[in-house]
Amino acid sequence: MSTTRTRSPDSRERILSAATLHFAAGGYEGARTQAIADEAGVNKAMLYYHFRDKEHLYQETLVHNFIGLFQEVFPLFLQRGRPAGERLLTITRLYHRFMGANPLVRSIMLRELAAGGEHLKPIVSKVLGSIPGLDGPRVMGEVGWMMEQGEIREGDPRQVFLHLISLTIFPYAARPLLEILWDLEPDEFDEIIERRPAAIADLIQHGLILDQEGS
Amino acid sequence: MSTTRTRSPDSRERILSAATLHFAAGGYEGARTQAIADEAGVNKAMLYYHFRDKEHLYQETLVHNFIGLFQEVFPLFLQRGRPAGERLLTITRLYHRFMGANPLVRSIMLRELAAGGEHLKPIVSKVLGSIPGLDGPRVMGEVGWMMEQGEIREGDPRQVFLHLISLTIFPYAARPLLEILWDLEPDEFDEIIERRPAAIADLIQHGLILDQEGS
DNA sequence: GTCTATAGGATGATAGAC
DNA sequence: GTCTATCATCCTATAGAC
Repeated sequence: MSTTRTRSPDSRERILSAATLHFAAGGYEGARTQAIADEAGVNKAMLYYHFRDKEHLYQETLVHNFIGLFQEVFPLFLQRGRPAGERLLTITRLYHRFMGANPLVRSIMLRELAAGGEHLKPIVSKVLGSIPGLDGPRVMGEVGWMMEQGEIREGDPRQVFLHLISLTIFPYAARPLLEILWDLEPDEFDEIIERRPAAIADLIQHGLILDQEGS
Repeated sequence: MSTTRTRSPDSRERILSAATLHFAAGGYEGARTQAIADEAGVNKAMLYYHFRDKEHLYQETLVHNFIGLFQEVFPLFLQRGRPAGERLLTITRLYHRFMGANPLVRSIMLRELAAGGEHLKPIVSKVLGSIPGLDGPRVMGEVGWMMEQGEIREGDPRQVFLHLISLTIFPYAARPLLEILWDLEPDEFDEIIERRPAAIADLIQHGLILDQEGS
């Protein structure tokens, strides 16, 4: 099939890709519009032709990248039929894989959260809107359902959700510090990251501390 | 005892406090030297009298704040005598408390990590140097010792360490997004944060998924 | 749609008096 | 140690030709 556009591999898309790169590397404050334009192979004025200003370019970049994340991970919570343990482990593994395979999305997300997430409010609805039948309460309700079925321990579903995302993402953030504290080469930390899903599975399946009366 | 410096009514300290505030709020790139000077009640030129440049001011700020964190949390790993379960839960609780009580340190840490931690390398040795008898391998060795004693499940001690810090800190980072996704008021998330230590304790003591043969 | 040129302002850093 | 004044650069954003 032919491309939908006449010619010029869509400068708008190239700008969004370049913006992804530079916002991931420098955050909103650290990214330079000039660098984004250079990276996209267009003149700086083109940024302001396609986007109102840096702020709007940033928000469009967030939407552009978060849609993939939300589409890939959240729907997994909604598929019933298999045992809760298997479902949660699958979600964790796929979430972990997505974060490993998309370092730019990961970095943008972590930077935006660390910055206080002020840019998230206007864009979350757009992201959720692109995923039919998905919303926060629905996902939490599903975790609650697992509890009612006696498949997972009783408690606040939101705490369970926090457990899973924390265990999965934060190691990527902690990496720079731990490489120093543990005196690791980059590939050594890669190994630790690779073994994360198994370690998380071990934790949520069995618990960390051995029972005094035996396993 | 007298101060090590001749006199100067602690303008240096005031600058460091102001820098903490603004680096926490805006990160290295977002913080403005003018704003720091105003906050400290001194002229901008004073920053460059006490510190070579913005970069050095930032590094001194990191050291200044991280010393408290490391002093408060890491030594807890080294106190033997009590059961591993009690020790790990105590560490988690104190770590959690520190992060709640020191939002600026927390924010600076999360921002620096999200930014890639490039500023950490020159300062970690200074921080560790201020805490006698502490180093990364020593802490990990202690977790390994718990495993050898059969007090906690066998595995890579570093994965256990990652579990604990991830479960404790990341919820603070995820807050802005989850308040939107779950449609929460700020005080509602405060409650969730308050209940974190108990939820983490539940996880690491019992594990998330119920055993099929009974608890 | 894409470019050149530049406005207009903010920002890190310094010189030098007191 | 602390200030005033200022430099030199960088950065976002726009005007306007093609």
